[in-house]
Amino acid sequence: MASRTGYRTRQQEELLRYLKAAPGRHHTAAEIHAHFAATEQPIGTATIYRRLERLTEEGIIRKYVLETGECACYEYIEQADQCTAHFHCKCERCGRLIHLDCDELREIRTHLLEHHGFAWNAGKTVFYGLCDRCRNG
Amino acid sequence: MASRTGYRTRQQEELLRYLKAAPGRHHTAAEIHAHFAATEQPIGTATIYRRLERLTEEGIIRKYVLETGECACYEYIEQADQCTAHFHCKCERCGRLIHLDCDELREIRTHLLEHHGFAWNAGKTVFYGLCDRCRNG
DNA sequence: TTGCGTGCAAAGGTTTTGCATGGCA
DNA sequence: TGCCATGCAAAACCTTTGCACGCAA
Repeated sequence: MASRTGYRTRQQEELLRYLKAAPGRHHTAAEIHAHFAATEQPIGTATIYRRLERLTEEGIIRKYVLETGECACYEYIEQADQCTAHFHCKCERCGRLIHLDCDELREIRTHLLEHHGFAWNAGKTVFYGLCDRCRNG
Repeated sequence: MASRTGYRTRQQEELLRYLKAAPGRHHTAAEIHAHFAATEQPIGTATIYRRLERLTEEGIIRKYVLETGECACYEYIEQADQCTAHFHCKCERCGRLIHLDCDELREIRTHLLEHHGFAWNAGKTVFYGLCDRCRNG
């Protein structure tokens, strides 16, 4: 996996570097486009989508769609093992997306598979609820 | 919950009856529109979207965004009041909704609250993944 | 030189919105 | 009668695609 074929270009390098620079943070295509639009080397929208799709296929980044369905988010995957990635909690009040690195949740994946036969795609699932700020505020 | 406010109309009744007729099956807005377009009483696209949104807010139906992210799916929830006691797994391939009554998942709720300060609304959360049939088939 | 990668613009599809009309209470 | 719901069309939106040019190998 991740054996990139084809030519290597400036846009490829910069896009991947940008995603790598903020591991555990997700970016929308629009955000990425806006970021580079503000630099001296903008990247076209089509190129961004084409490259994000390619990187997703190669398993280098992960794509996920929130329940709102507004737009897709992309995030760099630090570890090769997809299953040990972190989890997402979405506050229903303030809309904040919280990234959680938690072993107990990780075990749930095994439990779901072995006891319920369900192969949980943790990267796609979002836990809805109230964040600490909103509960106490 | 489910105390519907506002006026009652033919479109509302028919849309809900249509969704109720196939519990455990999901429908896209386009499918619903096509269904009624073929009858003597079509329902406008805007109305369908507005009503689906309302029904989702009221907890009568549930909205999903599948793997492809192409469009949203909507599904009638049977015994909505009972579903707060257990958990839901949605197969990303066949669309099947699996109801899970599981103590281990219940404990996660406590863990999320005590260790991460997040008050998980389990009734709203859906675990996405592959069901046993789709994994083995 | 070869042919993939890029950028622009246009198309594609889904969902939302403005506004006048229709219909429930 | 007072308002909410509906329907049409247009807009808004995200994403994909066609095509000519640029550029890596």
